[in-house]
Amino acid sequence: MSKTFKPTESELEILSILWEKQTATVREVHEIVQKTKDVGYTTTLKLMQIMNEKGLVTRNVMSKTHIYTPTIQREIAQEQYLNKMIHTLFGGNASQLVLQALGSHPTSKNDLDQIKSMINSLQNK
Amino acid sequence: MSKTFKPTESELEILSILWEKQTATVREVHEIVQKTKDVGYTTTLKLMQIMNEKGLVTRNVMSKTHIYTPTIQREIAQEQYLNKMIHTLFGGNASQLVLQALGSHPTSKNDLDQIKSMINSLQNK
DNA sequence: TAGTTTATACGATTATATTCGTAAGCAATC
DNA sequence: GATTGCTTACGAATATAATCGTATAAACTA
Repeated sequence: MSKTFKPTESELEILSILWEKQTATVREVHEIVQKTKDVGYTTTLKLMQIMNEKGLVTRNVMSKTHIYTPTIQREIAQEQYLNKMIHTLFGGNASQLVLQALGSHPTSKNDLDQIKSMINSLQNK
Repeated sequence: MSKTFKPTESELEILSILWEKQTATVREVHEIVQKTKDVGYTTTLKLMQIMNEKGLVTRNVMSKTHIYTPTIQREIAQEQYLNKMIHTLFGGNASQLVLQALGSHPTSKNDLDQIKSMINSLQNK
């Protein structure tokens, strides 16, 4: 079994970029990181090397410029953090979180319909 | 304006206990912390003292045994972490989070109704 | 009142995360 | 083939967080 995956702040940020792009070089990641944080290239490089050692990512070393891929499924991370958040921040009450999320984040009509049908199917069980 | 509040892991855990109990002594907090983490009493004490310095909590020092109260509203923290989570883990898509939360956490019929009516009122805007 | 328990204070240690400087290799270009 | 630019590797410094030991005082207890 995979021990509970627990990236640091910075690592999570990098993962989120990799999840988005599927695959990326250090430079590509760094370019995006730099938009919000003012750090040097080698810092990002080092972080990604560490993530590789930890098994959070793999990399293809065929070419001089390595290509990184996340090993953890975004969905796994989503579930883990969601659980934790519901527990520590919402006192275990998931619906509270749902209400808050819907209230403070604009959601398209389509998405709302989708959520409604999800609820209906839950209620018919 | 309050600078973005950013407690550490351990601090957040303590806050969540305080939110639950409204107010508590170090011993009370420690008793609960101990259920999941094996640390000494003075560690919890020290953490709460630091939180006091940082302004995350206040304490009433009238009696020998101090009584701690969180200064940050749970709701503020909820919103902040929710935003962050939606951004880094769900690529900005709030409804995805909602679906996931509903899917993996049993929710009472009443709560589901409440969510549905929230959706309806959003759609009628 | 002497001894025991229970608090806080606080320095110091240890662990963990972040950051960067510097070296070295490779490839394109002048 | 020297220079420049971009890459990885890696050690080391710095910053931050977590943990605990020890001192000290108050309050309870026999």
